[in-house]
Amino acid sequence: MKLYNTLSREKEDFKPLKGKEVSVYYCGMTLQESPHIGHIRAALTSDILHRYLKYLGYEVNLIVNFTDIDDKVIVKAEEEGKDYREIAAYFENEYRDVIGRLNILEPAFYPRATQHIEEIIKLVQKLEKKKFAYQKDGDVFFSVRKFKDYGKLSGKKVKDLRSGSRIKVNKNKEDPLDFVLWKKAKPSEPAWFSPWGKGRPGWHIECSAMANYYLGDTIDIHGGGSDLIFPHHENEIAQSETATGKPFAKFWVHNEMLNIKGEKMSKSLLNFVPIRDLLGEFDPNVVRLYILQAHYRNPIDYNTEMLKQAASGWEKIVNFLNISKGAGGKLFSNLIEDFEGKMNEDLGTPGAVALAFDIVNEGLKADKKEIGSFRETLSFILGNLGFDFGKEKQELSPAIEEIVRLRNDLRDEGDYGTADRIRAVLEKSGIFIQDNSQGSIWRLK
RNA sequence: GGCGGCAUAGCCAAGUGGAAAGGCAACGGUCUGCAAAACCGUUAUCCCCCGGUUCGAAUCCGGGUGCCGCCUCCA
Repeated sequence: MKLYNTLSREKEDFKPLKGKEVSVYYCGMTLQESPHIGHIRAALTSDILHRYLKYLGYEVNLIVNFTDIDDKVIVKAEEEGKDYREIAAYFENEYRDVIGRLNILEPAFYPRATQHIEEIIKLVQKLEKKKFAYQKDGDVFFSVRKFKDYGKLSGKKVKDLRSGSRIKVNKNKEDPLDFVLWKKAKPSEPAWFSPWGKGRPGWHIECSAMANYYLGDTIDIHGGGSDLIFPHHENEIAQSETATGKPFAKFWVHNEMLNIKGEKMSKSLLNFVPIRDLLGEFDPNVVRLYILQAHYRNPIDYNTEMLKQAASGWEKIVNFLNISKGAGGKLFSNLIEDFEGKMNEDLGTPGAVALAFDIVNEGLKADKKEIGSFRETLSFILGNLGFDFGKEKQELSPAIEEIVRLRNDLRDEGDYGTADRIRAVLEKSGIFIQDNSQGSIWRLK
C-alpha cells in the first residue's frame, strides 16, 4: 500500500517497523464542544486506515486520545458553571455515541490527558534535563530554536514564522516561538502538583507522552487533521525526538478540512454542524458515503445538497441489495483486485466507491446465476469500507411477509384502493414496498 | 510575506502519456393498476489560462491566474 507521508510530501510504500504490527496514534478531539462533521471526517479517515491495514493482514494497535484538560475546556466549564471533568465527560460520551452509530471501529484505547499527568511530568523533566526546556514563574517552555529539525513536518522555517503577529506572546517566553509544556494554574483552575508548582499540561505534551506510553519511542503512523500539522504535530516531534533521540513517527497522515461555504468548519468560526444533528436527518451510511466519495486529502465543501445526493446514491445501493436478497455466490476476484488497487493507492476511497456503483450497475443487469456473486462482492467491498447494512430486523419478516401476501391478494382482486392504503401505512412505519409484475418486495427504510 | 493543497460537465468526483469512469440532478422513451425500482437514450470535441516537450498530454516541464488551509485554539 502506498500512503502519502506529510513528512516527505510523497506517497511512500507503507511498511511497518516491526513485522505485521502497526502502531497508529491519532489525535482525537479536545473535549470542549460537540463533535461536528469535520471531526467525523478525521475519525472516518482513521477508520478507513484502520480497517484497510487490518484488511491487509496487519495487527493494528490504534490509540485515539482525548484532550480533556486545556484552556478551552476550562473556559467552557466556567461558562457553564460546571466542573471541567463534567464537561469533558459529556463531550466524550457524545463523541463515542456518534462514533458508534457511524460504525467506526474502536481503537485499542481512548486515553485522556488527565490519566497521564505522571508521564507528562516525567517527559517535561526529561526535556529540562536535556536543557531544551526552561522554567519561569511556574510555566515551563520548550526552546524551539534548540531543536534543529524544527519545521521539518510543516515545511516552515523558523525565520519565516510570524509568531505573535496575531496573538499576544506570553511574557515569560525567552523566544516568541517557544511553546508551553507546563502551565501554571490560576487559583481557581484545576491543577496538579508538579516540580514547578501547581499547574496543568500544555497543549502538545499529552500526545507525546501518551504516544510514547502506549506505542513506544517510534510509531508507524501518526494522524490527524491537516490543521494540526502546525504547530501541534511539529511541536510533538520536537518534544518526542528531543526526549528519545529517535524519530517520533515514520508516517504522518493528515486529512484535509471540511469546509462550509468555502470556509473551514470550526468551533471558533461558529459555523459547525454537530454530527449528532446530522445523524437525526441522515443514515450513518449516507454520511460515510458522502465523506468517502472524496479523497481524504482533498477539501470537501459541506452542504445539505451534497448529503442528499449521497442519500440518493445510498438508496441505489440498498435497492440492489434488497432486490438480490437471498442470492449467494462467489466473490469476483477481479473486482476485489480492483478494489485493492484503488485502496492501495493512498486509500483511494472515491475509486472504491465508484467501483461499488459499477458493481451495482452490473448486478442489476446480471442474470439470476450471477446476481448473487455481484451481491457478495459488493457486500464484501462495502463491508471493508465500514458500511453497515446488515441490520435487517429479520424477526419482523414473517409478519410483514404475511401482510404483503394479503395485500397482493387484494391487488389480484382489483382492490387497489385498500392495497395502496396498506402500502402507505407500512411506509409510515418504515416498511417500504415495491410492486412489480412478479409480486412485491419489501425492505425497512 | 512564508509553507502546503486544490483547479475535470448543472453539482460531486475518478483518471496522471495513447479513443474523457462513476454518482447525483435534468430531459426524452420503455415497463408499470398507481407509486417506486429497473431498463434504453441524451447531457464535457474536451479537462483554469499561456507557452514548451512528444508521433501523441487532462496527464510531463516552464510561467501565470483563482480558491482553500496553516503560520493563533482548531479534525
